[in-house]
Amino acid sequence: MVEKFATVRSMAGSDTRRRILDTALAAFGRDGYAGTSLDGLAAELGIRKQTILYWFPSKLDLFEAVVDDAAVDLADAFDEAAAGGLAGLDQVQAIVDRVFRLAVHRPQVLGLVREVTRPESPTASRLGARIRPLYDRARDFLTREMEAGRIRRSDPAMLLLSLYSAVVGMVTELEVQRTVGFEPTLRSTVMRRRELMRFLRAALTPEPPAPAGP
Amino acid sequence: MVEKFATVRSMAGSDTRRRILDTALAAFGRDGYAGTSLDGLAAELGIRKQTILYWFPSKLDLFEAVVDDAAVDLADAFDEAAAGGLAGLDQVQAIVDRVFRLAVHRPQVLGLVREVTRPESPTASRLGARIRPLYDRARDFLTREMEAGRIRRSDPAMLLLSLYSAVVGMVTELEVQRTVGFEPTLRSTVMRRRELMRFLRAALTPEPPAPAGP
DNA sequence: CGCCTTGTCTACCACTTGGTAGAGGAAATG
DNA sequence: CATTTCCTCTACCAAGTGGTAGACAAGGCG
Repeated sequence: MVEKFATVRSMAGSDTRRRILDTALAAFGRDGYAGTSLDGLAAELGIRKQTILYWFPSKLDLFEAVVDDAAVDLADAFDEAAAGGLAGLDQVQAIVDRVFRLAVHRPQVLGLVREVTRPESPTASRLGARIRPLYDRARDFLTREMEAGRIRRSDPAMLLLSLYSAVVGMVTELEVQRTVGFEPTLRSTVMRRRELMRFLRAALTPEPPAPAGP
Repeated sequence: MVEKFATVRSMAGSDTRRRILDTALAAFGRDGYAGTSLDGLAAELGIRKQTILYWFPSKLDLFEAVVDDAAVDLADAFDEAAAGGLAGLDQVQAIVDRVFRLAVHRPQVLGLVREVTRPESPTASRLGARIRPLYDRARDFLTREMEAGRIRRSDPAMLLLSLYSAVVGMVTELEVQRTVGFEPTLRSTVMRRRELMRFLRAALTPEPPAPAGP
């Protein structure tokens, strides 16, 4: 690998870049775009704001880089879940499991999803565009499974929206749960996932064929 | 240019207060707390920032007043839906219908719900506290209906969270829908509500009693 | 060695932020 | 009439905001 030597020099640099991205992901997801200041971010990182601006020419550039970075995580999660080649509710379950795993080990990504899907988000369209392919795949999947009779028939786009809302809502609205008396422990997360799956199974299972005898 | 408004002074005060509350509701829901500036708000209202600070001593005070104001709307919606004295899925449907009506004729309230349920919202606990009674009522309702066999048995708190996520998600995440190709017309809103109800009915309908054996 | 690149820093800058002080007009009250 | 109360305004301010300019140290390279 010739690159080895070429990258040695910039190692410290790209490490800084990485750290900025990670911390910024958490900050944007937690405080929103407007609520995050470069000075505060820099303080959190123990560096000066100008170092951030060295790696990312502007706050907006940083935000977009963070979004792109998070989109990769999301896409990976879906790819991984889809790799099993499952069908019907098992495939849905695999995706939900995978999203929950992402939510546990990198909760900031979901926080960012929430921020970025706000109508007035500075780049509402950005993650949107990144996610579009995932959306199309999911809708096609639902359509196929409906035709195969493995999922309750309905408008695939609408159903997907319901699913999306239920999953992201469940995973994201931690504060609602907290103010309502839940402690978001790991244990409760598992329970939450299980209950969500029961909910989704109930919602997705096709109605049994007319109960008339042969 | 010295342009003086010949506004009627008598009732002008409380009218100004009302206008500030309404515009602030929209702004906070749209841009978030940090993303809303008093100057911008004042400009939108055609007044000076100091007039806002006359009615509300600080930005935070304004925000809290807006939250309290919106909480009333939400509580009213629930009360109205509950007044019918319905049971089971019909009651659920009534609530969803009412929430959708609120979302149509005062969408800002739902935007604010989203903002205020963010973990780092300046007063995350505030709307939380306001909503707590509604939450308790809803959970008790679900518990009762489960015992009466009119709703699928499960953990009421978890189920409520799933319901909340699905409804608020569906109503709120307009931008997700937009980037995904939906035009949020009135017509599509009706469709969305109908599809959500099908989804919820499927999720809530109790499983048929064990297949009758001799 | 001198020169250049890379990465981080200090020093600023123009502008915006939430908030204070107080002028002044209208209207209610004496 | 004078005075007080209510309301909106102009004029500021200190503390941040994102962003620019450039010093400077460390290492690679002729």
